[in-house]
Amino acid sequence: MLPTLLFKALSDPTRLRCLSLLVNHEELCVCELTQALGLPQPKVSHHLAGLRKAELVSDHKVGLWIYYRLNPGIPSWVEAVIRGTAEGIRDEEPFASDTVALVAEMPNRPSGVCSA
Amino acid sequence: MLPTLLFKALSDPTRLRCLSLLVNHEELCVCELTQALGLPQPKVSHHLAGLRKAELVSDHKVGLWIYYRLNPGIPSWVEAVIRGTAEGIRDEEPFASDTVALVAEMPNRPSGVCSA
DNA sequence: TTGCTATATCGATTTATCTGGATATACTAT
DNA sequence: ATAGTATATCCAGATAAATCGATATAGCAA
Repeated sequence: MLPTLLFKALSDPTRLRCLSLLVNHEELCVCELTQALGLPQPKVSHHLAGLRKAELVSDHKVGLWIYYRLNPGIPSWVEAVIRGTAEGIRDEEPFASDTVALVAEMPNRPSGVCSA
Repeated sequence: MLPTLLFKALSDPTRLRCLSLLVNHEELCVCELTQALGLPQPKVSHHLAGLRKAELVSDHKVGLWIYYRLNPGIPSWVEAVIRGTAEGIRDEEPFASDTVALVAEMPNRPSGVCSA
């Protein structure tokens, strides 16, 4: 894990917002992230690919959905950086609103959230 | 402190090497950093300006020298990120060699190190 | 099969960033 | 004043990254 690649991954708002949500929610599918962030799906997918390439997240497919989570294999100091950051920015925008927007659509999960 | 600006600042090798040295050495002047890193002086100055603009370091002038240090006013979670990172990369290259190169020229400090 | 939904990738354009070299500023000393 | 050292800034070229829209893949459902 090259530290400059880690920080490059964290230096984009979309990627940081995704990570911030994943820190507090075990795993999320792309459509949940897309709706919580209010961004076009290709953009979210593209940035998730960046996080995957940096090995910060892992994904697994369930039917039509692809769930992302924090990669459990990252070095402990990297995990500390990510969790410490998520904690530090929790009450700032747009991160606080993202969490609100996410939980607002979690109730019907995991059945048919995405087309709602 | 916008988190994306913090991570943008950390995502360049030169800036990260500077910070890593500053974490363990209170304050350092530009010529010490330049020699420890083995990089051209304008390049080091340019990246120090980036760290200054991100408010991660502060500087003060003593005669001809300008000393940099970690900005004591940064939020505590940011300091935790920086110190945790410095700890996590301490034994990796080029950070380990930078520390060796730095202390190798510290003995004659602060008198006339720079033209040596 | 056909159609629909979720996700990924591609291509083009723009925008930002890094680099290297030259030059400018500021202080010291003679 | 002149010279020399430390540092900063400016400029031009190269490289990388972000954005947007369109399209491709893949699974589900009828």
